[in-house]
Parts: sequence; C-alpha cells; structure tokens
Amino acid sequence: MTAGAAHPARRSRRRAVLPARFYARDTERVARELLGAVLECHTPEGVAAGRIVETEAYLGEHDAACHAAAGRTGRTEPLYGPPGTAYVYFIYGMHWCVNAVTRARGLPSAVLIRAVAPIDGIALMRARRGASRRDADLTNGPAKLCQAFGIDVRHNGLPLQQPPLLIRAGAPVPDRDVLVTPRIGIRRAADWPLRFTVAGDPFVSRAPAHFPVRRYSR
DNA sequence: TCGAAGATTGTCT
DNA sequence: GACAATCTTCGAG
Repeated sequence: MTAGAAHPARRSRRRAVLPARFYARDTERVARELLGAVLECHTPEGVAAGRIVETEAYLGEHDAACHAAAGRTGRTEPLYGPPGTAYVYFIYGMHWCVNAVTRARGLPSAVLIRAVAPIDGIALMRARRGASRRDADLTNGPAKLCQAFGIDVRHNGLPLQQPPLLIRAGAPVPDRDVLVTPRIGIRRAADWPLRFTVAGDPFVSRAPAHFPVRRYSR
C-alpha cells in the first residue's frame, strides 16, 4: 500500500484526544497502546496526521538508555513534567525526535514515537522530506517523522492534548498484530524488549538483521 | 573551555 | 554493512 492510498486509520480522524491520565500509567503499556493512535501536528503550512505504528518505552532513571538516567538537567526537564507532555530532543547534530512523557510509579519515563503511517497532509510531508522520497520513507523513523510533521524544539514541553501537537485515540491494534523487540540504536540496556511495532506495516522502520522478535502477550 | 557521546539518516560499496 | 555528517548536551578540569 502506498501512503497516498486510503488507510483504515482515516476513519479515526475525529476520535477523542487522549487525556493526560492515559499517559499516567505503566510506560510499557502506554507504548503498546499508543499503537494505532493518531499523531497530529498543526502548523501554518497545514495539518499533518499519521497512525502510530512503532514506539519504544524508556522507563526512567533506572533505565540506562533513558535520558533521565543522567538525572534532572535542562535537557531532560520535560521528562519530569506532567504525563502527556511532549519531550522533543535534538540528536546527532541534525535530527529531532518526539516522545510522550508518561508517569509510571512517579518515574521520569517516556514513549518514543518511532514511526507513523501518513493519513493527512501527505503532500506537505513530501514537500518537507523531499519530493523524490518514496512514500514509505516519509515517516518510517523517529527523525523522519519529525521532519515530515515539522516537529522541533518549539514543541518541547507542550501538552499533547491540544494543537499544535496532539494524539487522538485510533483504531485499536489487536495483540496478535503487535511485535516486541529490543530498542534500536542504543548501547546501554540494549536487550530490553521495549520496542513495539504493528506487524507487517510498511511504515515500521528497519531493524538490524537477526534482531530478536516475538509476538506481544500480556 | 574543551572533549566525547549520541534514542539517526543517507550514501556508498 | 560501513561510515560520514553535524551540533547539542553535559561532565570534567
């Protein structure tokens, strides 16, 4: 399926915005349940929206891969804010990544949104990403989706319940369609199974070869 | 003030 | 699969 084709998630476009209490739960559960939800970004150029198909959980100061492991600093301040806050950070000198702050057991934890399937604003995404890109390459990575959606430091610390950045409930993804793997691109706690993807979705980012994959089970 | 690391991506082989 | 690009952040001195 191409990004321009009709997508099942279109039906969920007008669903309710996820309330802050949605994020005030166990981070792994929030990461799994964000699959199927719809990320929406409003800018003067237009609205971009996409169905979340890949997430990673970062569990707090005891999780060596989580930014909060370094403690409370200027950079990590949003992680200590209310659940349902956007944590947007700059990485490798050129990329932005967006997280939803959670509050499991009072910990500074978050869910990284790694990939979405475009729903609305696809022409805008192509313009931002470069018209020559394949549709599948528009939003199949954390930095790619931020570029396509126009997400940057201006969105850091904003609540995810209102424009310019919000997440709506979407069509639920059944457990049988959810895969669990280790997180991508990290060195510490690299084997913790905290990455959640929608099985078979063409917008899920590429994982390293021979990455362990298992079906999600509660 | 300096140096190293980094939740990535695109390009080349 | 390997590697460069690019710069913010933070710890060390």
